[in-house]
Order: sequence, then structure tokens, then C-alpha cells
Amino acid sequence: MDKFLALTEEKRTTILNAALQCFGKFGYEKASINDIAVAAHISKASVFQYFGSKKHLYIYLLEYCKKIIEGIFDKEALDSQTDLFDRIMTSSKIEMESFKTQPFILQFISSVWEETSPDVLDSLAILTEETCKFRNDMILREDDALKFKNPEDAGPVFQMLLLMAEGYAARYRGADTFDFDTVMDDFQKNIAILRKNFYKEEYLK
Amino acid sequence: MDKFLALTEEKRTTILNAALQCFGKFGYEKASINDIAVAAHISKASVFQYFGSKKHLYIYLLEYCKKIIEGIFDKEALDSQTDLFDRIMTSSKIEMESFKTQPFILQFISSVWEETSPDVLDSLAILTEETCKFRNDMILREDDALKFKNPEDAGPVFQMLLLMAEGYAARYRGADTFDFDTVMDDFQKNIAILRKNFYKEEYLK
DNA sequence: GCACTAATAACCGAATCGGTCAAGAGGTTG
DNA sequence: CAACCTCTTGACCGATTCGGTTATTAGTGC
Repeated sequence: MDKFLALTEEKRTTILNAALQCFGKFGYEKASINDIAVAAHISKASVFQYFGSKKHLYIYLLEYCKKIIEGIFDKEALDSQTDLFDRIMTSSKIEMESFKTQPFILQFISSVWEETSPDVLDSLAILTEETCKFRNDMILREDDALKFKNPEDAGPVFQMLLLMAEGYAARYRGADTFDFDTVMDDFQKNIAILRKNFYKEEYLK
Repeated sequence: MDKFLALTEEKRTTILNAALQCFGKFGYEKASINDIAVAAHISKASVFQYFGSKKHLYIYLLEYCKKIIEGIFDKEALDSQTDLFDRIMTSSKIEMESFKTQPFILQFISSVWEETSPDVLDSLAILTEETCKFRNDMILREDDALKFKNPEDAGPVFQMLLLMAEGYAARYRGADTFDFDTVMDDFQKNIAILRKNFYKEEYLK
């Protein structure tokens, strides 16, 4: 593991991305070390040199993702946004920006939730716990609903936006190109349209 | 293949579902005949008895899904719906009802779009062509926009609904339980809320 | 030229791959 | 009962791939 840390950052991220992609795409058991080595353009032996075993590599990735998530979650930036739509937009932007440089984390994280291999089952909590925390803080607040023409619509609209975010993620999962800026632009426009039609006149700035 | 058709319908669907699930989950190369045999509670040899080879089985599934899609696509039922939201709701209902009895078709179809194995690459069109046709007919029509308070919102709202449908699919992909009725109920409520807030008063019957 | 290090080609036994086949198990005829 | 037929599968095939190891190489500083 210290052997791995001695590498240049570029080489490290190449290897981590390859591993995240393979595990994310195939799951723990079906992803082979050879798959990862080929994707990272290094030899299979090097992977074992760096991480010792397949299981150690997987656990390293879980902890790596946990740290990344902790890093991007800026509670203050979110709390300062008092408006529901602004808050969703801000958190999405934060998320997207970080995934722009870490393109395979998203599918890896979602694959962890479906992982069933007994080899790593008891290690999954490293990540699942953290992602839960992340989601729980992006929450609908009581006074958000008051801005709606029909306050009872606030909950469903919030759920719809979460659903749409999952739709975006699903649409581009596995795709080799992902134009983040276009997606965010699209999402921003959708949010603007929803706000315009659901908010009372007085809250349309 | 006639050996397979001689089986009882129950046994046939068990085997097909197992195969759809494995190929859908792992992709062509990573899914093994043994995986499928275990999931179907039959022996590996039987799979070869029924289908001859792994490739033949995969192609059989492609054609099987094609037929199912052709079957559920009821053009008349859609054309008779003049309202955008009604049309989306109707097509979603048709889709959901059929997937209720064919729970693994959805993830199999979406996996086909990501398939890259050269063994089956030239056979994928069997299904991809058909699913394209299916989607192209669920289209936004010119006069739909006229019912909107802001006609330019019609396109984005339509896209949002498609996105949400993908979100639902993604959320329950791989999950072993999927309460179709609850999901449809949820979707219906969302559609009603959107309609209420986006349509001109005069179109809210 | 020499020592040290980092990367990998070659290799290991074990497991699994797609695919085959002959030995049953079970049922139907005489 | 014997003879026959159909269907299922355990056991097996050679080939490949698995996770993991090791011995050799290529590069670097002195």
C-alpha cells in the first residue's frame, strides 16, 4: 500500500479509476484483477504489488470513496441556501463538479449497494454508512412548502427532482462520455421551469 | 430449441427469467451458463440441451424480448389518447403491467445497449431496432404544447417525465422486490401535480 | 561496473469456462 | 418382466482464466 502511495498522482488516479470502473461495472466477484490491470495499462503483478490482494484493493476503494464524499460535502454551503431549488442546485453542482474529475465513483458507489459477495459483505458499511449521511442532509425543510402555490406539492416535487437526478445518473451510467456541463445546464433549466410554475408569484424574485 | 418448447410453460419462464436476469446483471461475457443453470434450478447440461450454445441462448432471448415488446405495444390505445399526460400514463401502465409478469426483461434490455462482446455484437440489432421503434412513437405532439400556460414548457416537462421514468427504473433495478402498483400510483400522482400546475385553467376539466 | 528499485513476463495450482456424453431415472408399451 | 423411449444430469473434456507468487528484466543513481 505504501508502494502504491509512492507513485505519481497521475498514475494513481489512472489505476484507481480503472479499478472503480471494473468493480462498478461487474461487481466484486465478476471483476478480475486482469480486467483492472488491462484498463489501467499496467501488469497484473503490479496490482498485487500495490494492494496485496483483490479484497484489499476493494476495501481500499471503499475507504477512498468515503474520503472523497466527506470532502465534497460542504455542509455550510448547503445551509446558507435558504431556498429549496437553490439548495438542490447547489448540492447537484458540488456533486457533479467532483464527479467530473472522478468519473467512475458514481457507478462504483451504486454498485456497492447491490454487492452480495460474502468476501466483502462486512466491509461495505464503510461506504454505505457515509452515503446515507450525505443523503439525509439534503432534506426538504418545513418552510420550503410555504412558497408553493399548493404547499402540499412541495414533497412530491422534491421527490420528482431526486428521481430526475437518478434518471440522469442512469442515463449516463456506463457511457464513456458524459458532458457534465450540458447535463447541469439542462437540470438548471428544468429547475427554473418548475420553480416558475409551482411558486407563488411573490417568491419569483 | 424444440426441446425447450416442449417444456411446460412454468419451467420455460423460470429458465428464461434466470437467463434474462444473469445476462442483464453481468453482460454476455461475464454471465456463465452455470450462473444461469443455478438460478433456474436445472443442470448446466440441460441449458445446452435446450439451446445448443451460449450464443444461441442469447440470441433466443433477444428475439423473445422483441416479440414481447411487439406484443405490448398497442398503437391504437396510444393514438386514442389525445392528451399528453394521459398518453404518458397509458404507455407507462402498459409497460409496467407487462413487466409485472416479466420482471427481468427491463434490465436485460438496458444491458443490451451496453453490450460490447464481439460474439453477439452483430445480433444486438434484433432488439435495439425494436426498442427504438417503441420509443419513437411515444412522442410529443404539436398541439400538446397549446394546453400549457407557457407552451415552451411542454418539451422540458415531457423530458422530465421520461427522466423520471428512467429514475424509477434505475431505483428498482436489481432490487428483488418491486411493487409496481405503488410505483404507478406514485407516478400518477406526480403527473396529476404537474398537469395541475402547468396547464391553463381551461384544460383542467 | 555495481547496487538498488520498480515493473513485469512467466509461472503456479486451483477453479471455472463453454461444451460433450454416457449413465441413469421415469414412463409407456407389449 | 423386458424392451424401449425420453428427458435429465453427474462426470468429464481440453482450454482458459482465476487469484496470487517469483524470478528476471529494465531503469536509475553512484
